[in-house]
Amino acid sequence: MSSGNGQQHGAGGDDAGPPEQLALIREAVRQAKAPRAKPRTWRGAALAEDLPVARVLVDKGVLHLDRYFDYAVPEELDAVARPGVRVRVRFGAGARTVRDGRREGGGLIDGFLVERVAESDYTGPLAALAQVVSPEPVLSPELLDLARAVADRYAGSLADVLQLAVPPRHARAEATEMGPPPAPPAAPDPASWRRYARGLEFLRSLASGGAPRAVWTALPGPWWAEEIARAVQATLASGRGALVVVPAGRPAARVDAALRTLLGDGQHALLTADAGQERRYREWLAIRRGAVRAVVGTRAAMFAPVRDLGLVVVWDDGDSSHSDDNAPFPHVREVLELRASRDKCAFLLGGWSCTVEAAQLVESGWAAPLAADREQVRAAAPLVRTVGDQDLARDEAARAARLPTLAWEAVREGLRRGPVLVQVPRRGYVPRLACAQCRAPARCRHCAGPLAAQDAGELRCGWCGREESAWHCPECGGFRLRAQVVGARRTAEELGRAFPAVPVRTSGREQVLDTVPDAPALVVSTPGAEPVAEGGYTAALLLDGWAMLGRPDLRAGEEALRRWIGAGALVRPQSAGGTVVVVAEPTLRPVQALVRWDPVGHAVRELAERAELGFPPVSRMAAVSGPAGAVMDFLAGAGLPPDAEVLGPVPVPVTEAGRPRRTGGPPPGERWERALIRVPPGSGAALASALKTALAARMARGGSGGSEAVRIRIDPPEIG
DNA sequence: AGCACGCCGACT
DNA sequence: GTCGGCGTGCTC
Repeated sequence: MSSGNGQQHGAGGDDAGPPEQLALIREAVRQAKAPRAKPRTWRGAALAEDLPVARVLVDKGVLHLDRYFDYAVPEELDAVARPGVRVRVRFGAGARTVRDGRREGGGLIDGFLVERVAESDYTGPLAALAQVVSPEPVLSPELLDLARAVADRYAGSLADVLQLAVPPRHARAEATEMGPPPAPPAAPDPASWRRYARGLEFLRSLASGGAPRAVWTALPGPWWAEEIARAVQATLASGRGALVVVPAGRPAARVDAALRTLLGDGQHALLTADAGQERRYREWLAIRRGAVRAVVGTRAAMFAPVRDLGLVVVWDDGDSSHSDDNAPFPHVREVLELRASRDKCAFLLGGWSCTVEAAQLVESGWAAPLAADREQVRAAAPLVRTVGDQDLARDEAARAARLPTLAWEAVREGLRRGPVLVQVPRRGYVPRLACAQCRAPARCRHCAGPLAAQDAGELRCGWCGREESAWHCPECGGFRLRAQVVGARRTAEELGRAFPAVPVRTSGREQVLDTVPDAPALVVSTPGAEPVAEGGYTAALLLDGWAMLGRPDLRAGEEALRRWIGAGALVRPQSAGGTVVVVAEPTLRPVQALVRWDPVGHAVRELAERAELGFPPVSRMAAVSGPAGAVMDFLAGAGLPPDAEVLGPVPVPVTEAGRPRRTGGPPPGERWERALIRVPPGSGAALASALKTALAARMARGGSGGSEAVRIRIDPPEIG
């Protein structure tokens, strides 16, 4: 097991960068002009005797205010003005001293008291804290440190991160008395962890206060939630706290149930998005005050102020809901990596599948693999069979019924013994172009971005915008392209009609089924919405192959495999008759990985390829978007690291009036463009820092900012 | 983002 | 003289 030695790794290890240069220069000039000032404030006011200066972070997300401001601490607020409390202060250029010495103008705004110090670097007279909102020290030094690291990693402001990390105050919740922490449980019986080669070792390390870091490839089946609960139990037994982040409410409920079974009530809290403000704040406070030592929740829980944190867990890090959709868009996996490094606690990244980022954590030595051997995998996984184009062509019956014989038989056979899952694609996937002969995705020969057909019919790169007039396939030499379309939904409907005696249940975006009984039924579901079948599905039919693999996204292969494995993991093992039929070309890498049930192998190969092509996560990318002209203007003056490479800009599709706007997209009717900047491994922090400094300067200078504002997103989620 | 300060043109 | 245009810069 790798333990917390701060080893470097590509994803988050390069976190030292030049800080707020502008602020530093300004500060230096000031100090040259005037020596350090005693806290001078308005005439005759009584100040706190000890440490009369409060450093305050004003709660405004704007980057050029992303530093501390000093305020005087009046004597009467001395006792409550502790580090970490919420305060209100007068802030703004309008503030001025008037006759009686009071300051007015510049409205009252919220902030956090970060630190009490003896004197201020500021030469002017200090304004006084207007109010201490509550004595509850919500911003602990650890949380502040983490929030700053996240802000730096994502080129965002500290205030923006704190908005995600500290829930809004609720006075009634704050008044609640909370009991002492419950006694730690005994170390767990490792139970199903025995199936993993180093499972026992991992649990033992947790129980004895160690900080192992592991990428865990969970065996298919329902045991993962209990295994996470046992890891939590082991950590609690060592006298430390634990934090588990899962992608959605349903998996959160599973882990919650497992924890309740194992630990009883009162040891843990469940933090999900659907709770009201009061309840959320109450739970959050209980955690901060140490009345609760373990937490399971969805992404907002990644900042939960668990006392004496011993373990962080992220389940299924490939799920897109692990990306926060508020600025600066931090990802759960990255945040928990930062927490594990800073708090020197254990780290467990688990899933049935394996992301490229997870593979990178192992490759770099930052985390150790935690996987079962092939024999265990074979015992737990279903049999996987494929139906490719050649089979379809040979299959007379398939052409008539639109469904291959093999799939047909698997369904009929499965329905005799229990429920059968049919996975169909969600609507709205945009297929990308691929070689008509070998299906290799069509990529730009210049930057390897995805090629797309324009309205006029010409080919253009989605990243750098270059036109491609003479494409040919580098894999097989073919020169014809095709975009795949699927009719899987109709196939599923036809399937239902073919077995009229069997009930058809559907689960999708609008209505997600949680479980289905252990009885014959056709369960039609979109990826991610699959109900759990008590006792497992007898078979699964994966009809979304082309829709998944054809998406114009770098992650299409990985994502297809993740979703297939997610469905396959709900099917009975092969030994119990479980079968998966995937309608996709058997020569494709993700399909082969599914057949072998080898998500790690797939991720490792994908990682090698990404390294070769200069793709994330090996390289780090940032997207800069804004009004036409503003983007390149901004980048020209941004002082990017010398090894940074600018791709594009390309036009961003115009948001149609009345259409819902995608996060970070242009306002309706405006013409925007987007450039990608990529840097080699190790320069990620320098890139984020350069972009942040440049944006702060631009906002401070540009004043209104409105029409010239650009948006920055580190690790853009969809890169063609 | 607000808001004041400042340095030019038209006004009572 | 003085009111007010909004360009520029600061906010403890």
